[in-house]
This record gives sequence, structure tokens and C-alpha cells, in this order.
Amino acid sequence: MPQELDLRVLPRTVQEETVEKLRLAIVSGHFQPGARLVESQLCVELGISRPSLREALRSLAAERLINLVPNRGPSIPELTWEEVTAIYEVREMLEVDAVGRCSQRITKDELEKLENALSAFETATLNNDSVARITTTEDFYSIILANCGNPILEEIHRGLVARISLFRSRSMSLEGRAISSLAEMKDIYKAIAAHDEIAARSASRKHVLKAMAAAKKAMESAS
Amino acid sequence: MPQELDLRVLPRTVQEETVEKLRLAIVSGHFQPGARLVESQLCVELGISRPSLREALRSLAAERLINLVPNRGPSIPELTWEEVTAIYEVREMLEVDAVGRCSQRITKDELEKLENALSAFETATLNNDSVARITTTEDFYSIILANCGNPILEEIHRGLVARISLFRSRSMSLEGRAISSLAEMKDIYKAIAAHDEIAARSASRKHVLKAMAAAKKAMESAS
DNA sequence: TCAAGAGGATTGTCAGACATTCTTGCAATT
DNA sequence: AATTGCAAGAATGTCTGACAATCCTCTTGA
Repeated sequence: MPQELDLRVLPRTVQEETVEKLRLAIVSGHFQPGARLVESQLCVELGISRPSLREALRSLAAERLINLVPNRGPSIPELTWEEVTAIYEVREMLEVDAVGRCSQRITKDELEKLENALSAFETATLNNDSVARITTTEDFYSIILANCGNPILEEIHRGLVARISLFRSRSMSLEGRAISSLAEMKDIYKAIAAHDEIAARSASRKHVLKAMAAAKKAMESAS
Repeated sequence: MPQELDLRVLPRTVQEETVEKLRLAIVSGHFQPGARLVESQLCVELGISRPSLREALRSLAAERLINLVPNRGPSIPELTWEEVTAIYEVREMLEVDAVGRCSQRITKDELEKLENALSAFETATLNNDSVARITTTEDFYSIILANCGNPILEEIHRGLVARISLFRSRSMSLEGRAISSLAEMKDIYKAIAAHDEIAARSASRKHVLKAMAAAKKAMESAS
């Protein structure tokens, strides 16, 4: 059987676009934590009607990217350190497992992509390009998660990471964090390339724990 | 400071009620997998307007309890065995960890509740009460997850279990599955009561794996 | 100074409408 | 006979407009 090619041209609906735009705005920090989102205002800015906006808001609320309190409207969550810790703990569990699985099943092609993503992150780090640092990190992890062989794991991981994206970008701006992150990611890559599951899991765990520590530091210095 | 008492009477909005009603209908199997949900029809049945219904559907779609294909409307997902496997694998990871954590931090009070839930499940099993078997199992796990110390883990686990609820109830109806499930849950309870994390994790893993095997059996016999 | 109340702003919910898209059955063509 | 093309009907995507319920804020009065 030849490679199945999905030619379906999926229609882009207004809410889909809206959800994506808002999600991007949220995870990129365009809205401050605790900020109230006023429906009528957003409608104007996005150029859509209130029903469409409200549908989009429901989606985002289900993803926990916004809080939706009845009669008070949507707002950006203000995560406590306890919640952030809880998210990092689950992220650790999922990510370590994903890296381990990935090390056993990744193909040469995908491994090459992973190497490219790593190089791109290195470049971004050396150039001190804070935007590229985030996007390339995302790429690196996307490739790993896409090759872990479990789409559910991938989906949940993506959702969790989105919820703490602000802390991630803040902590990545910490002095020396990007450099040390790069070293950790190189370790992960090497272990995956060597198909060494034990080493891969170990490197991954170390990375997440350090990322959590950095996030804590960033959170404390911010408050 | 006295025990904080939250007297807030949280307003029940129409969508909240709708989401709950629909979610219950879905996980209880009131709609067949693959069934199309027609908006106008549901509006009449639920006695609500189309905008409200559509907002509720967005929430459910974000939870992956329904599929929402543009221009084709909402439908109940037809899970393949691959997807079910993927869900069970992640569930295993989360649940094993939750049981382990729970064994180290559960209080006497909560342990007693857990014992009661187990007894209730035993009664339901002996009485061959298929509805009670499901609800009491849910109770048993709710208590464990509520005491694992990580609300995110709890939340994600709940979401996953909801998605495979049909397979769970079907497999629970398999000859002998309830009895053997009861034995496994007793092992879990004993390990938790003894605060033996290793044993608790081991018993939990065994239980999930057996549940998955039973689900596979149920799925094959159904198709 | 503090409590009560009034007013405005915002959300929750509905009704109705229309364009677009999907489905389906029938006719026409090869 | 099988396939293509078309047309009618159904369902969804989206908007406008409206009104009641609720929340927030500021003023007023004690």
C-alpha cells in the first residue's frame, strides 16, 4: 500500500481561527495573568460576532487556558506555585516516558529533524534571540512527542506545556538558563540517537527538573 | 482561623447544566459511537437555544467527548483499538503514580471512605448490579485520585477515563471480570492501607493492564 | 467612616435570519 | 449497468439584535 495521502482540504471556520489566535495571544503573554477579557471588546478586535467569540472561549476554557466564571466573564488564570508544580510533575511523568519511547522507535529521518531543531535552538541561544529560543524548543519537543508512538500522550503534553508557557519563556530568559538548557537537550538528543532508553529517560528527567527549578526562580523573582 | 466555609452559591448556568447532561448521556452510552448529533434536535430535547447548545458542544469537543467536524456537525467518536490502547497506556502511567502517591499521604478518614467504596463495589458485584458496579468503581478511583496530592493528575485522569467509559462498562460485564476486578482493587486497597508504595504501584499496574486486556476482549467480541 | 442604594457595564440567553455546505435521490450520459 | 451531474432539502456557520440577570462602582446618607 502506497503512502496514504490526505488530500482533504479542511475548511477553516471562524472559531477555529479565533481559538488559534487567542491561544497564541495567551501563551505568548499578550494578556497578563489575571487580566479580564471583555467579550464586546474582543469581538471588535477580532472582527467577529459575540456568539462566535463565546464558542471560542468555551474551547479555551476547556483547555484551561482561560477561566470562565459565570457572570464575571473570562480571565487569564493566575497560577499559584502549587499549580505550576503540579503541572510540572505530570509533565515530567509524561515527557520522560515519551523520550524513552521515542529513543526506541524514532526513524533516521526524524532523528535528523531532531538534530536540526537542536541546531536551531543552539543558534537561537547563541544569538540571544528570545523568540526563536521558544519556538525552536517547541519544535524539538514536538518532534519527540510526535515520535513517541502515543498520540494521547502527545496531546496531553501539549496542553500542559501551553498552560505554563509564560513561566517557560520567563525562566528561559534567566541568566544562563538557555545555555544549561541547551546542554541538557544535547544529552537528550545523544541518548535518543544512541537508542539508549535508560539514558534518554534519565536525561529527560534531569531536564524537566531543572526547568522546574528555573521556573520557580523566575516566579519568585517576578513576584 | 476557623475552618473556611465556602458559602458561595455558584450559579448554575444553562451551558454548565447542558454540558453535564450531555456528558453523562455520552459516557453512559445513551448515544452510540458514530452517532450524529443534530443541533436542532438536541435543542428541542434539552429545551435550550442553539447558541447555548453550541457553546456546550464546544466544551465537549475540547474534552474529546464528541467530534466536531466543520459543516458536518457533532458526532460521537468511534475509537479504534489503537486509540483505546494509547489512552490506556497514559492512564496506566497516571494511575499507577496516583496510587503510589496516595499510599504515602492518605489520611485515616479518607482511607475509611476508600474502604467503604470498596465494600460498595463488592456488594454491587455480588448483586450483579451493572450500574452500581460502574458508579462504585468511579467512587473508589475518585477517592484515590483526590488524595494523590496533584489536582492536575486527577483532572487529566478523569478526562481519559471518561473517553473510554463505554469500553469499561462493556468489559465489566464480561464473565468473571467484575470478580477479578474486585480482587485487584482489594490488593490496591490493602497496599494503600499499609502505606506500601511499591506494592501499591505494582497492584495498580496489574489492575490497569488487566482492565485493558478485558477491554480488548470486549471490543473484539462486540465487533 | 461606613453602609445602603442607584446606575452603568457586562454577561447569560434567546429568537430569528441567511449564506454556505453537505447529503441524497433522480435523471442523463457513456 | 455504472457513473456522472444536478437539484432539492437538510444541517451547519455566522450574524444581528434584543432583554433579563448579575456584577461593579460610585454616590449618598446616616
